[in-house]
Amino acid sequence: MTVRNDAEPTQQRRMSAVPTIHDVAAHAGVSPMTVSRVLAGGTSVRPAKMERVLAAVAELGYRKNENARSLRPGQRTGLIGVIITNVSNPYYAELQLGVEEVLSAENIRLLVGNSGEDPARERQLVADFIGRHVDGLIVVPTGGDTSHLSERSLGSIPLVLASRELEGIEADTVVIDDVKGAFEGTSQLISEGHTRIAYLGNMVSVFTSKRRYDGFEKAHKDAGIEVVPELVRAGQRDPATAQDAMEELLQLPDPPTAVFSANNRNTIGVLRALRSNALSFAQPGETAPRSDIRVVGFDNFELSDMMPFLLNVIEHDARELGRQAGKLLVRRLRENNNDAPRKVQLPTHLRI
Amino acid sequence: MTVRNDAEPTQQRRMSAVPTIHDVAAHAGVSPMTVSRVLAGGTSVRPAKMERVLAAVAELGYRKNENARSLRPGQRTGLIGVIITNVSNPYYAELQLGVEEVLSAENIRLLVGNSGEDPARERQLVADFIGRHVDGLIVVPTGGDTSHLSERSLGSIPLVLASRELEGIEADTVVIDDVKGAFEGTSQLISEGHTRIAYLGNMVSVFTSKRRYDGFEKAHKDAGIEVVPELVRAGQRDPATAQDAMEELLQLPDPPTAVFSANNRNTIGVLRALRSNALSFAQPGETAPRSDIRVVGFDNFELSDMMPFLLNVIEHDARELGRQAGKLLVRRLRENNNDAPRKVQLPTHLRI
DNA sequence: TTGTACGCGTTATCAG
DNA sequence: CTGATAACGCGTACAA
Repeated sequence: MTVRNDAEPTQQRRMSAVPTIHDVAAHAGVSPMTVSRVLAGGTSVRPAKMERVLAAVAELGYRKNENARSLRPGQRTGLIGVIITNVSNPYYAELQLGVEEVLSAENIRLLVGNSGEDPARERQLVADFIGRHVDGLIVVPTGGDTSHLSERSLGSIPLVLASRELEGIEADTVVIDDVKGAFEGTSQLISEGHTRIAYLGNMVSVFTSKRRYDGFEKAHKDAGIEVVPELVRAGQRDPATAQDAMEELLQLPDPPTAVFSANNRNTIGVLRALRSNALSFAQPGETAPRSDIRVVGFDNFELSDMMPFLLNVIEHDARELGRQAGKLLVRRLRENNNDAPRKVQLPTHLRI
Repeated sequence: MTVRNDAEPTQQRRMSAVPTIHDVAAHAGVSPMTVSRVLAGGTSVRPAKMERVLAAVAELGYRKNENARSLRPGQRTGLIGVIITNVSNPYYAELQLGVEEVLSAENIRLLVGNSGEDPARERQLVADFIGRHVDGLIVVPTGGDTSHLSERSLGSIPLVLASRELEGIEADTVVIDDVKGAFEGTSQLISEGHTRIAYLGNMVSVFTSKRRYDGFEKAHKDAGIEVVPELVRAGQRDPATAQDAMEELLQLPDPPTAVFSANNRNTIGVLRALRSNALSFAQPGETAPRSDIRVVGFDNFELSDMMPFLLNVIEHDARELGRQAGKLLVRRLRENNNDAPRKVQLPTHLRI
C-alpha cells in the first residue's frame, strides 16, 4: 500500500495545495487508476463509479498534473515553444496569433519567448524549451550561428522556421515570396519612370532583407537600369534609424525620386523623414505637405492607408503565415514521420 | 539497482531520445546524484569528477527535465501563465513584452494564451495553466463570470490583474488612471468651447470603458454642462464597427463638433469615418481633407502623429504596465507572503 | 565526498 | 470492470 505522509495527510493537503488524483480517488472511494480511466475517456468504467468520480473531481476542483503526466514515456507535454524576434512589431504579434489559433485548436499551449534579434538569447530560449520538453518549436530565426537549431542539437523535436529560412538547416519552413514582392514593388516605380530609387532595409544578413534586396535588384536589371549604390541604405532596424537614413538621402546633391522600403519599420521612418522635411503637417484647414518622392514599402501596417503621403504597400498575411507554421508543426506531430521538409511560400500583393 | 528497460537500454536511448541524468551519469562514470549535485551548483563534489560530469553534459547535450524536477514538493515550475485579451492589438503586444522583460530576467518562462475577450476561453486557459502548475498568473480579465479567478479556485497561485480590475477579486492589480485621463481629454475639448461631444467606446461592462466614461462624464459635470445622450456610442470593439458608429453620428441633424474616443480601436474607426466623409484624401499636391471635428482619443498608437487630422491622444505606457505586472508577481513569488493586494495605478498624459 | 532509497503525480500493464 | 505495481526524471534525506 502506498503510504503518503503522516497521519491524515490527504486531509491536510486538500486544504491548501492542489488536489492530486489520490485525493480524488479517496474522495470517490475508488482507486487512482479508476479516476485516471474516467478522465481518459471513461471506457470500461461502471457508470455509477464514473459519476462518483466526476462529482469528486468537480468538488475538489481537480486538474490533472500535466507535468507529471508527460513524464511517462511516449507522452507529450502538449507544449510548443515559439520564439519570435520582436512581438512589439505588430507583424509578429499577428504571427503569434495565427500560431495560437491553430495550436489551441489542438489543445497545445504556447511557450513564448522574444529573441530580440539576439542569437545568444535565441539559443538560450531553445535550450530552455528543450529542458521543458516541448513537443515542437516554431522559430523566427535571427540568423548567425544556427547550431542550436541543427537536427543534432534538437534531436527528435520538430522545428518549423517562420518567415525566414536558415542555410544549412533542414526544417519545415513558411516564408513569403519576398523576391517577387520586392520585384513587383520596384518594377512599379520603374514603370512610372523613376531611375534613382533609394533602398532602405535591414542588414542583408537577415534572410528576408537579402531576398527583398534581390527582388529590388532584379527589377532594375530586367528594366535595363542599374541600382544606384549611393541610394542604398541597409541596416536600419527601427523607424528612428530609418528616419535618419532617409534624412541623409534627402540631403544628397542629387536625391532619389522614389524610395523602396524593405519593411514596415523602415517605411515608417521614411514617412517621418518626408514629413519633417515638409514645411508643415496637415492641420485642419492647412495644406498637406507635398512630397514628390514616391514610396513603395514592403509589409502592410495598420493605418498605412491613412498616411498623408501617397504610399503603396506590398502586403502579405502575417496571421496566415503563423497559421501555416502551426499547421506544418501539427502535421509533423501527427504523422511523426521523417518526410522531407516542406516549404510553404505565401504570396504578396502590391496594393495600388 | 534500478533496471531500465532490457539489454543495453542506455545505449539505445542515447541514439534518439533526450538524454537523462542517468545517461550523463553513465557517461561520466558517476552516480546520477553526483550529476544532480554538479548541476545544482557543484558544492561538495571532487573537481575531477565535476569536470568529467560537465564534459559528459556537454557531449550529450543534456538538459535537465524541468517537468520532472518541478514534480518534487516545494519545487516551482518556473512557468507563469499570461492571458491577454487580444495580442493583435499592439497595446497588448507591448504589455506582453513588458511582462517578458521582467520575468525572463528571473528565468521564468511565459505560457501565453489569447482569450479574445471570451470569458469561457479565459476560464479554459486558466484551468489548463493550473494543470501545468504555473507559479503564477497575469491576466487581462475579460470580466463577466470571475469564479475561475477567485482565491478559492486558484488556491495558492498568485494572480496579477493587468489593465483591468475585477469586482470581488482581491489580487495585485496594475491599471492606468483611466478616469483622470478621460477627464483631462474631455476637459480639453470643453475648454475649446465644445459642448456637443460624442463618446465612442467599448461596452461599459468592460472595466476600463466604464472608468473612461466616468471621466468623460465628470468633465462635463465639472464644467456645468451635460452629456448629450444621443452622441454616446458604446459597444464598438474594433475599428470597423467604430467607423459605422461614427458615420451614423455624422448623419445626425445636429452632429457633434468634437469626439472623445475611449480607446485606439475606436479612434481609428473615427478617423476612417472622417476621411470617408471628406471629399478626398491627401495625395501629393492635393489638399488635406478638412475636418472641423475635433478628436481626442484614449491610448496612443503608432503613427497617431501622422494622421491627416488634428488628433490629441491620451498616452500611457503599455510596456511599463506589463513590467509592473511582472514585478508585482515576482515580488509575490519571492516573499511568498499574504500581504494585502497591492494596487498600482499608472499615469496618463494628454499629448497636445 | 559519494551513493542509495524513496516519493513527487501519472498511467501502461497485468493480474484478478 | 477494477486495482496493485512499477516506472517516467529528478532531488531530498539519509547512509556509507
